[in-house]
Amino acid sequence: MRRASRPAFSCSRPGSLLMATYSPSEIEARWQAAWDEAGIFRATRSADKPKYYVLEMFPYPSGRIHMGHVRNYTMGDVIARYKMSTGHNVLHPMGWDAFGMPAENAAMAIGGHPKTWTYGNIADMRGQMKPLGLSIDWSREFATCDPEYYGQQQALFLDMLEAGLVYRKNAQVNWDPVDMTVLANEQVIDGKGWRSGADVERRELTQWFFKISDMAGELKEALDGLENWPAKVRLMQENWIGESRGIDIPFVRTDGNGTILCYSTRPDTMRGASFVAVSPDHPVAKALEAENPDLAAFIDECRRMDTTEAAMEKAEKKGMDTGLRVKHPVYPDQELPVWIGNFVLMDYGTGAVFGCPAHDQRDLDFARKYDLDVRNAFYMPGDEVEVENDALVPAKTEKVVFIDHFAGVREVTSQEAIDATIDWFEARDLGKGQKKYRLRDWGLSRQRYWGCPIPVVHCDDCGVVPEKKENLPVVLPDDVSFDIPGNPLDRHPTWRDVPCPSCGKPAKRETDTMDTFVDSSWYFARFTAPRAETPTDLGDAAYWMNVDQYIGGIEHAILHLLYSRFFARAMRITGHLPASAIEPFDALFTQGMVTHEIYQTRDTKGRPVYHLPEDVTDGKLADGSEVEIIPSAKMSKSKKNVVDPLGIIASYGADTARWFVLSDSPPERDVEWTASGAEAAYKHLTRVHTISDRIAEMDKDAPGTGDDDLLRAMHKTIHDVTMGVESFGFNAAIAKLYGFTATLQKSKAGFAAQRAAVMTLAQLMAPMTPHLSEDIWAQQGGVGLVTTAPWPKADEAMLVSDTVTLPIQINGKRRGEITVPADMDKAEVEKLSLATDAVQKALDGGSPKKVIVVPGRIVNVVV
RNA sequence: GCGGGCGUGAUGGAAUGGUAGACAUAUCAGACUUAAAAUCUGAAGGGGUUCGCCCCGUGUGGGUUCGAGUCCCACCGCCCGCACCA
Repeated sequence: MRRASRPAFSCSRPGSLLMATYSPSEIEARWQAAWDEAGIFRATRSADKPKYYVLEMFPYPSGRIHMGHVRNYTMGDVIARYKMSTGHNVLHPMGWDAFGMPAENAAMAIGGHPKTWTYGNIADMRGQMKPLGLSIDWSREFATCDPEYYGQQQALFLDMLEAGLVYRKNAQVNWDPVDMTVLANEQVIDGKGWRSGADVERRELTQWFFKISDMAGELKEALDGLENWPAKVRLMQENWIGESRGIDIPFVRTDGNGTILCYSTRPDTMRGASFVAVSPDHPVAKALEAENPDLAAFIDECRRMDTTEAAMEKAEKKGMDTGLRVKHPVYPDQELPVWIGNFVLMDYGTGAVFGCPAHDQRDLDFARKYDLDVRNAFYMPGDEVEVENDALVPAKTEKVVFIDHFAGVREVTSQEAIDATIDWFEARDLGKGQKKYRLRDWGLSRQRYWGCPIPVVHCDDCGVVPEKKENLPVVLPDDVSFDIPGNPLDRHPTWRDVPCPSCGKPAKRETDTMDTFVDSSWYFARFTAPRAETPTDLGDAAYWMNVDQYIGGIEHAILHLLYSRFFARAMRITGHLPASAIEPFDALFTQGMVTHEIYQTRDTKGRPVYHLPEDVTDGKLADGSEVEIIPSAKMSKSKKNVVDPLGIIASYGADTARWFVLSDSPPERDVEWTASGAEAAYKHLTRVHTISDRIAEMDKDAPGTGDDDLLRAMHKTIHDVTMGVESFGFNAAIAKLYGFTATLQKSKAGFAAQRAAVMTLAQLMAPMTPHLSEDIWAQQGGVGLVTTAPWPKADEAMLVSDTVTLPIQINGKRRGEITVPADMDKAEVEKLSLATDAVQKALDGGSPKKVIVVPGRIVNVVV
């Protein structure tokens, strides 16, 4: 990255607070030291001011900050600093999401210990973040791998265990064969592990689960109250929770062995039911497996086919007739065959469905394959044809014509028919309306070392015994090796073998650790009292919670945010959070990424070769070869399009980096990093600095012209920038600041007005460029620190001018303008407008059909 | 398949239903300079022009409205989420 040249002149004045050149490295270090000394970012409870908790999603300590961090934390910092200057008691903490596989992978690849690697990275990243000048209360910093943190997490786990929010079960789990651990459903993406990308296998293991599914309904309902969350995120969570309303209907077996309970969201199609299909894991299937070798072979085939999620999605629909028959619940003289279907999921609904081929494509394909009946339950109005190879599945809001419907409906929408059918079944006690959810319980066991140990002991006599709280934290052992695949805790006898907390006999610790998403599901609450001897301090939590503004990437829209919402509820139940905090994040903002072009050449075999941005000048490499430019994409090491914040800060300063990542693009969208954009940001800051120097040297008494214009522009800018910051319109606020800077630069106003203008400019810029703003504030003799100075207030009287220029439209097209006193009444404006040349020309002697006058806005003449 | 979002100059993007293209980049011209850089001043959607202005223009086609980038309908394109969910 080329360094922008500095202005050549340099006039140092004796006694001046500033050098004439803008020197960010000097300014930034100085003001950061001043903030530290004043301790202004240290948060303490106070009854005098309203509290404001602003939080950015804490980083994983990979070892290096990237531009995405800079953008994320700068946005939070703008909010935090703005709130501080508007009289709020601000909490703005930072920590480290420090457990996880990369530390183990590093230990395997380069040797050493995950702990050394992680804490080393944290130290490095803290050192890289501090120069950004963020208004963070570093006294609250913690890492999730600190025993003080994960010990409290273990205490929380034990409380949740006692409250029945955690349980152990034998379950089919998603097994990642590369990371050699299980994954939550949420961590399986397109059948592949979210981290390793490996095809996920099915395995049966005994695992710990959080009972999140019990709260599915509430987690869904409460989304409506999250008005300050992006609609998109609420919708994604709603889809993920996946509520459906249907009915459980028992089908009576003809062999007298009870019923098979089927779940359906379309009981209105009951007339077309032609078979029942159960999951290969259904108790009915399992019972038959023992006595019927053919079925056993088929079930076995289903299980083997189930090895990968990816294969499952593409797998052919297969089934086998069990020979069992059930009675149709509405038409008891009809009997339906019971099949085992490989497509029926045991863990959704009841693990059994009735098939209605006419109105479900999958059922139809299945019926055609195995020659089962296809009967319509309804037709489209005026189109009474039987289904052939395309199932008739109209929207539930469309009207259809039912055939001999047992509940008596005829031409109604499917939804109306569903409601009527459920009523009909319930009235006869033949079935029960149900809401079901797609959301499953959250499996938290991981067969890894570098995570929070699950604090239980397995005893032959007592079973699963919770560790005693006074024995917490259960600390990870340091003497482990990673030369053999699998979990080192499993083969660590001195750590693993402990006496049973209950009976004292030799027992074994649980060697699984917790999913790292557990760590990040309550850290926001811990920040309110990071050194407390319990997971939280209720007084502190009640004061600081909720997070008023949470900021992070859209990639956490489901996992992290849903788990956190669950944890807040669990922490309320276990007494660690007040009821008011069950929705922990009042407002959520999802910011876009920082992207960059990719520079590519090709090797002799035509394969792409990528080049670092700093190696490319004017589209060429140092050796003069042309570089192909591929449009902007997420910065990634493999594409070599990463711009390192450290280099930018070294060349231009933190203020420039902060200013740039906020300008140009709306914060929720991606912003493209460009070298020219960064230079523009730097130039702007230099310009502001130069203006302040110039004003500092002005003759204090010389009269100027246009004071009023400058002050009006100033108040307009205060108004616009305040609106921009309040509404996350940082890019728009920055545009206004550019405009005002240009106005100030050209102004011929007197000293007092110019000084007021530049000090206001410094204040308005302070959330984005705090260091430069402090320097200007000091140079102009501002009281105290700009960071703690009260936010400027726009004078309403200065926002309205005496005269306004109104555009005149003729038939909606702009044809002229008119300047009138701002308070002129409508009739007078109309009269003057009609007298203009443009209107006279258009009227051509006639009279207008209509004249619309919008005061202060526009005049439209219809001819 | 289901659900959601987005289409504006060369580029990133502005526009509570009221002057489309703010601001920035890239570009061009001028000032300063021996020169370049930096800095400053200015131009710039497309087309036409008798230099007064005029016509066209926010993916495409319709609609509502005095007035639509903005609201409604349909289509096209791109992006994102979910998906054997009964």
